[in-house]
Amino acid sequence: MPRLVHDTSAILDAAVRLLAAGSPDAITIAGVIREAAVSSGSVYHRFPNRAALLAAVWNRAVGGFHAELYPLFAGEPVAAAAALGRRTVSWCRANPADAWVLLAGLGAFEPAAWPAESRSAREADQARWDEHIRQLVTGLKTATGHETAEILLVVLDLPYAAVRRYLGAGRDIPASLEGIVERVIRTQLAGH
Amino acid sequence: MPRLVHDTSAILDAAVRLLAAGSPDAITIAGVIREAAVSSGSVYHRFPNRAALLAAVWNRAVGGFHAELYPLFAGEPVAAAAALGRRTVSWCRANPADAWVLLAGLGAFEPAAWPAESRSAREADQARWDEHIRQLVTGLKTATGHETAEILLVVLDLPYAAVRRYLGAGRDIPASLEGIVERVIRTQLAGH
DNA sequence: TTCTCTCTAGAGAGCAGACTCTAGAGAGCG
DNA sequence: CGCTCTCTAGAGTCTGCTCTCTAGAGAGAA
Repeated sequence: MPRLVHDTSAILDAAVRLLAAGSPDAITIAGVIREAAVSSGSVYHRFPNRAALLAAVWNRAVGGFHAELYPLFAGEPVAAAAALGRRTVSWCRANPADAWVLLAGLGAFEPAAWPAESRSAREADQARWDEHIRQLVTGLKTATGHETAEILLVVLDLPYAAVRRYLGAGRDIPASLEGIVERVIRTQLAGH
Repeated sequence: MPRLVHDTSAILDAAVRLLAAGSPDAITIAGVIREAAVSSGSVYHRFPNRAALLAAVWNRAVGGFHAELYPLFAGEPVAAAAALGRRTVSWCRANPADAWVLLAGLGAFEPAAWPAESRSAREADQARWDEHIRQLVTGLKTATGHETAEILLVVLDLPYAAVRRYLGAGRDIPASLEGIVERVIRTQLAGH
């Protein structure tokens, strides 16, 4: 049989390209068919419906992002937080299309409609990620005395915010941004 | 004549409600007709097309937001920056529906398709806003020595990021967030 | 070679949304 | 009271998207 004439990842790449050019709603099956130059039969052979495609886009992007960050949690909390912020920016700079997926947020991918398989895959990764974050926050609280909301804001939300300014304006992320983000995080976590 | 049986702002309110419940693409004419319980004739009598409706939603939300912040630019730069961050959070807390408009970003409202009138109205306000920001940044650079990218990140992007965490998760913004944001801004602008 | 089973192509049904069009309701004016 | 002109109601058209269905291409097994 013509074993996988089209690569599934090429279909997801096309979907992500559509996302980067618009909103997550710009990911339509019809659009992917055009962008990836495949037939609807090929798409529906892989994904039972649009929700499953969206799920695959999300899970692939977030999975890749998390996989790259997990090693950074080892070590001293403040250093880990700084590395996390720095690497978040550099990952987005290296993967701007996938960065759009993260910035759009899970909610934009209609998780309620996902097939059970996609959902449980996501929940498994999410649980693992949450546990890492929980431990980091605990470590940072004892190390710095800051409250949880402040830590989450500075360590997790701030790097995204830094990236959003550039991607949202259609500009490339400057290399200097990594250093700025790391410096802000360190300043904040150092402040008594 | 039955002078304005329906209020135009009620139509915009319905549109904003749809946005808060989904993405900006959830603002459909058909959806607004249902949500506001008006006829398509009434909607099209006010807005020539969907783009004009989106423009009105954006301009109303951003106009209200900016109007509330303009007075804060007066005075000493660091204090102004702190007030700006604090007020951004409190405005979003008081106007969560309109906050969704800001968080979605101009790009999601398809400004390329706007009628000329809406576009120039936006550009006028944007120019005024940019000028205020430019002056504030200049003041902060001389006062603190920080670079532009860092100032924009901390003063403008950080408050949005703080708000996004709560709205994105469907939670109310806690009152304590204002203080956290202001403190982070002050800490950052104090760091030599 | 022939058979099988996976994968692909693409037509078409069904549906939702943007927008158009026409009839008419009714406030204000004379 | 009747006329006008704005605003409203809602049916209807058209476009585009999701998803289904069927025919068939072709690798690998026998």
